Amino acid sequence: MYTVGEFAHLAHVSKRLLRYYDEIDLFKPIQIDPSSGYRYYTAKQMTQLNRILALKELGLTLNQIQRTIADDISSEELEGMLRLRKAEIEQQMIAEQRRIREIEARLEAIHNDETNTPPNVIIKQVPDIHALSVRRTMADFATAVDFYTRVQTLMPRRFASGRFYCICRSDTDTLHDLDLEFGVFVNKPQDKPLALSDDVMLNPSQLPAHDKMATTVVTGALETIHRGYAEITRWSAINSYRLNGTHRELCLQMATHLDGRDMITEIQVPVEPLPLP
Amino acid sequence: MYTVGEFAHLAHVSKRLLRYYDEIDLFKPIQIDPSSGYRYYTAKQMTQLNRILALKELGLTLNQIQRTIADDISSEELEGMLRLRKAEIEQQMIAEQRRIREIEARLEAIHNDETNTPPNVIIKQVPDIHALSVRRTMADFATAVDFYTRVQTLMPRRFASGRFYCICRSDTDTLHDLDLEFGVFVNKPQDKPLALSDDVMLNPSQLPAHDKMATTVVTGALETIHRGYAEITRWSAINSYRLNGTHRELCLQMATHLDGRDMITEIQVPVEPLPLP
DNA sequence: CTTGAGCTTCACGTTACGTCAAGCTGTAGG
DNA sequence: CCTACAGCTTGACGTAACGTGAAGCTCAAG
Repeated sequence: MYTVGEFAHLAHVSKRLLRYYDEIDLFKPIQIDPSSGYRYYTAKQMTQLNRILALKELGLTLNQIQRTIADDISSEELEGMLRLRKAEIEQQMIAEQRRIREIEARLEAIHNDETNTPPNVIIKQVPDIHALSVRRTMADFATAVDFYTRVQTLMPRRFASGRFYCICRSDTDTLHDLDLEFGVFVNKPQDKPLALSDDVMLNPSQLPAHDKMATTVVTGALETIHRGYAEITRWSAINSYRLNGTHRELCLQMATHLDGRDMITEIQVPVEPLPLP
Repeated sequence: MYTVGEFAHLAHVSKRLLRYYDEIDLFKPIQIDPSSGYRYYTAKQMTQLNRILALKELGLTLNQIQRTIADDISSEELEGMLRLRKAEIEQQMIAEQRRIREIEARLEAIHNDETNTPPNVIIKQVPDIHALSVRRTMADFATAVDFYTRVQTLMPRRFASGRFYCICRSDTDTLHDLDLEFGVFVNKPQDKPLALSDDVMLNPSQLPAHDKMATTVVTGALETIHRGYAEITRWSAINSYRLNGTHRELCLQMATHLDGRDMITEIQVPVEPLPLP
C-alpha cells in the first residue's frame, strides 16, 4: 500500500495528476481511508496506470482513454480511434513542415536585409459569395477607374454596405484592352439583373468558394497593384504553393484622392499546396 | 469605417476574436464610440491584423506576437523567438513520427490477433538516486531470493519505507553465478557504510539519472522476470530504440507467498532513440 | 507533546477563444 | 412614431489537463 506521494514518486508522475485522475474517475486508489480521506494505492495498480500513460503518450485524450479502459469498447472502435488519431497527426505534421519552411524563410529574410519584413501574405478559406456584376473590356486602367467610380455612384442605397470586387482576366502584365469584371457583393442570391443606367447592367453571379486562398492587402492606386501579385507569387514559390484559379480583388477602401493613393485593396488568389520537396 | 461584424466578415475571423484581441490590447479598433461603445475599424488596419494572423499561423503565442508588434523588439530577439519555435516544432515532429509508429504497431496488433494487447512499456525520465547497496555473486535465483529476503529483514526500521532495487549484470540468459547488486533507496546521500550483520555490509552508491528509460511492470517470481525484458526488447525494436546502459529492477511489492508469485517488479532499461528508418 | 512532513479539499491560473445571456443601439417598415 | 429585428455591448462560464498555492487535518518520529 502506497500513499499518493509514494505512488506518485514510483510512477514518476505528480500527486496532483493522481488526484485529478481520481476526480475524473479515470484511475482511482484501491482504498480511501474514510476518516482521513487518505488515498492508498497498491503495486498492482501500477500496470493500469502505465497503460493509461502509454495511451496518453499516443496523444489520445483522457476521455478516449477512459473509454478504452472501461472495456465497453470493441476493437473496431479502438481501431477507429487510432486511425483517426493517426490521420490527425499526419495532418499536423504537414502543417508543421510548412511552418518550418516559413520560419526558415523569415530567418533568412532577417539575415539578408536588416529591414524587418513582416509577413504580408496569409491563407484564408472563403465561401461561395453571391454578387451582381458586369464584365467589360476596358481600354486601360484610367478608363477602368472611371467606370468603377461611375458604378459606385450609381449603385442604389440598399447596396451601400455591399463591398465591391474586381476580377481581371487579362495577363497581369497587359496594360491595355483589359478584360475586367466589376461586382458588388449581396447577402441573398439575386435572380434578376439590375439596370444601373442605359449602358450599365448588373447580372447575378456567384464567386466560387475556395479552400485555400492566398491573400494580401495593398494600399495604393490600381496601377500599383501588381506589387501585391508579385508578393503573393514570391510567397507561394517559397512556401510551395501553386496558383490555381481566378484571382480577385476586393475593395476595402475606396479612393478619396483623385490619384487613388489612399485606395486599399485585398488581393485573393486561389492556391493549391504542392508536396514539399 | 467598419463595425466589428463587417470587419470580422472581411477578415474571415470571428467577432469574438476581434473583441478578445481588443481586450488583451493586441489589436484595437481605431475608434470606439463613447456613448454606444461600438468598435470601429478601418481598412488600413487589415494589414496589421493580417500580420498578427500570419504570426499566429507560425505557432507563436499571442503574447509573443504582442511583443513583436509592440516593436520594442530587436531583430535578434525576433530571430531568437523564431529559432526557438523552429526547434520546438522539430522536436514535436520527431515525437509525432514516433507516435505514428507506435499507432501503426498497435493497429497491426489488432489485426493480427483478436486479443486486446494493451501497451505495457512506457518511457520515463529518472533522476539520480542515492542508495545503500551490496554487490555479490550468487549461485542461482533461489540463493538470491534468500539473500534478498535476509537483507530486507535486517534492514533497520528507519529505512522501512526505502524501496529496494536489484541490478543483474550477468547475461539475461545466464541462470548461475549471477552478478547481483541489491540496494535500498535513501533520501539523503549517505557517506558511510551500514553494517547489517557480520557478513552483510551496505555501501553508499548512486544510480545514475537517465533521460529515457523504458519501463514495464511484471508480476511473478524472479524466475519469470525475463518476460519483462523480452517485452521491452520487442517494444524497443518496433519503436526504434536501442538499449544502452545498465538496467535495474525495482521491487514494487515483496512476495508474501513462498513461491513469489505475488511479487511485483518494475524493470527499467535505459534506452536511446534511433533515427527512424 | 511537539514538530514537521505529508495528506486533504478548495479554488484560481493557464491558452485562445466559443457560446450563451441580458441588455442597449440603429435602421427599416408600417 | 412605434415596433421589429439585426447587430452591438459587457459579463460570465466552459474548454483540457493539470500546476500552484492556501488553509487545515493526519501521521510517525523524537
